[in-house]
Amino acid sequence: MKNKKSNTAPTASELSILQLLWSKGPLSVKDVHEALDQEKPVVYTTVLKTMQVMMERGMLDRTSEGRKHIYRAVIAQTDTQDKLLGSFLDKTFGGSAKKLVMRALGQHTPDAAELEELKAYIDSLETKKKP
Amino acid sequence: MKNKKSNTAPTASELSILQLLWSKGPLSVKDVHEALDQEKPVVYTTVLKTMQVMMERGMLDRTSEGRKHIYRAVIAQTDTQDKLLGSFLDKTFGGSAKKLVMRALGQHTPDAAELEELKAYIDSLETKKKP
DNA sequence: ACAAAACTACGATAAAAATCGTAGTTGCGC
DNA sequence: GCGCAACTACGATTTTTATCGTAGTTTTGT
Repeated sequence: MKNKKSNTAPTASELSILQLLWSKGPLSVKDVHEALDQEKPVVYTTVLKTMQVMMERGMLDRTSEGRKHIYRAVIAQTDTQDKLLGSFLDKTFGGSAKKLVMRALGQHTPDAAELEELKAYIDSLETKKKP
Repeated sequence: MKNKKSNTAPTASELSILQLLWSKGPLSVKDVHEALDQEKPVVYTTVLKTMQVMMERGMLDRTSEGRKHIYRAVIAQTDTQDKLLGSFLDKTFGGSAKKLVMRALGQHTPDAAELEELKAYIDSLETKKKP
């Protein structure tokens, strides 16, 4: 084993920071703070500290740009989502993807176009199974 | 306001206890402990304490049967799942049910029969939209 | 050059959740 | 009636996460 993988799943706070970095690309602490502070008031150094911890845990990396640090996500969004999803699925729906999916669709029903996409996707899954 | 509703979502530990009560019906602390201890070693009083806290929070209720207490879940499984799902959806998939569903199916693909059920369910959702 | 502004570093504290140990109570078998 | 096994009560501690305050460093404007 060469590089210590950060196998610990991100916490809720960490995830909110990751979401920003995933969607907007590398950001300074100031950028992240300004965005998060709008949602829920939080002190600058709290965000800074959290991002420093995330670096130690291998979730983020950074480069220096003048006096400030620019952080970027090291762990991939899809990997992280899959990990969290798997855990959530087990804990909350006993591992049944079907149950989770039906509930998700029932409570947060997408529009007609997206529903069509989903059916098409399911079709592709079915055919993929057959060699 | 008469009864203080437990609006706080259950934690991971609490959820594992709720799952047992939902699936097996009312249980004693001993029953719960024996089940949980198999998955991951835990001391009896830890489970007891957690269940007592859950009672205070209005998640559980109990009756006395001889010297022992029989606990049952007060909050509904579906309500709890929906609440957790909504939160998870927002935090992890930015609120997009479509994305979550596709990822869930891709990573934990159900068998053909269940996939058919899902398609049928989606159909029912589509027709339901039209009056 | 130097003071104010912009940032980072980091210890400390608070808050939340999980875990455990000890003490106390109750019921049963003998 | 007594002692032991079975349970409950509950404080205390540990662990993890979140939050903040203070100090120190680098830039920049003047």
